[in-house]
Amino acid sequence: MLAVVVVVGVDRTVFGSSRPSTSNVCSRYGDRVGASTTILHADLDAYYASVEQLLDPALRGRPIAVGGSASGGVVLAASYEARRFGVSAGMPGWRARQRCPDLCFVRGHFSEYQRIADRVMDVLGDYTPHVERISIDEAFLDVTGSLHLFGPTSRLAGDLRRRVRDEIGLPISVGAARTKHLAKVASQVAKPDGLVVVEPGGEREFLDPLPVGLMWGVGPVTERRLAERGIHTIGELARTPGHSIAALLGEANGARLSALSHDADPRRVQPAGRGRSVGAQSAFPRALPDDDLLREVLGHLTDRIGGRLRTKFRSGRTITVRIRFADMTSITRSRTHSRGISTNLALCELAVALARCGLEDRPGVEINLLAISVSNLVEQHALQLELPFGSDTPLHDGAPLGAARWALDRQMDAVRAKFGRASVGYTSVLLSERATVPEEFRELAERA
DNA sequence: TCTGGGGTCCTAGGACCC
DNA sequence: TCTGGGGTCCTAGGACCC
Repeated sequence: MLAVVVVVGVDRTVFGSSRPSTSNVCSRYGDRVGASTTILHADLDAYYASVEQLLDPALRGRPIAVGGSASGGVVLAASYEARRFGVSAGMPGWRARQRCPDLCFVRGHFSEYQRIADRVMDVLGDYTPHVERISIDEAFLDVTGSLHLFGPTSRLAGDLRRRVRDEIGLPISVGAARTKHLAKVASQVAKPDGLVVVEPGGEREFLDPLPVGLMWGVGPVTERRLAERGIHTIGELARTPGHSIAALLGEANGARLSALSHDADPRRVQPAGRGRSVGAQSAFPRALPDDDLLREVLGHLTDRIGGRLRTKFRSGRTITVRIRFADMTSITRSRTHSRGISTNLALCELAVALARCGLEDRPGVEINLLAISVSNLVEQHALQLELPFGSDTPLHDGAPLGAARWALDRQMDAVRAKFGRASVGYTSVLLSERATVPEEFRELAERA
């Protein structure tokens, strides 16, 4: 087991002498991160694959892929042993097998992923109440107030990692720093199964030599654009004038990346917000988009989305449909309505209309994915339930929305909550099984 | 006869994250 | 034999209002 502790720049104070001290900023704005804040980013390594190796000792030390198969499907996660061969998530199974002939494909245990990750989060919660879970397998922790109980950062983080290893059996990497962004970068550097602590004052020394691609928000496209300007490291980015970064990447992105490269990250650790959109998508073997296909797939998707909206007592004013064609180009069509929509049937009708509209430009072309997103979310307040009982009357913007329908959907939601998804539903929806990915994975992704 | 300027919302596309 | 699923945020152009 690796147990790397890198403590950077214990003695130096780069910040504080030549610029306004962070504590001044803090007192002026109140909501800024204080100078002494300590944030951890904890990230389970190759999570799905590690769980499979935990559940089945025969898989340990072997290159494995969760999901997919040598003949088709897509790899959902790869163990580090497999990654060494260039296998990664999202890769078609046949290509993964090409790169790694000994690759072992395993079916996912999706309910286990959720259960075990929840246990890990419980352990994290023992170190501070300030835990911000950002996906199924990673979280930020503000441990500023915990250090007097658990000792210095490196001891607290080491203890945390040991507990996750001993009590649950999984490797977890941790980065610690003054800001969320830096803690996240540190945990990436720590992987696999390591710990990196960046002490206050050591930020520049730590950040400068790292590749820009490690920064949050720098993907392949941005990385390439920066490289064309000769910017490869975070230090080089920090030394580039802000206006020229903005000219290269746009105002908002440029300003954000410039700030992050200077380790200015005002974000605090906080529980996740309410969410701005709810969506679902389904990929399937290429097919000509006739009305049957649209109704089947979009019906399936709105069935999922509607239930999630209703359990949150929310509805959405904007419906967006995305269509991906066989050549992998895609288009979107959206429409915003005067009031929120959350019944399955209304969502489906509107989605089908949008899809037809989008398909008009390319008749006779095959498609292989349909997606729906509902945004502009509003509270599903009682007013809407007071519409005339059984109302199917279209609203002036064309959305049929009735209280009876909403109530019927709610009843179906309740039955499903008790007896499972497949226990009840519209016939066409239940019969739709073009999807190329297991249902359990979709349900897991919903919660992640 | 000429034609401002700020603000908001909507639509379409795209980068990025896990 | 191709290439998952669920999200966030940003940009740019246009409509529209005052």
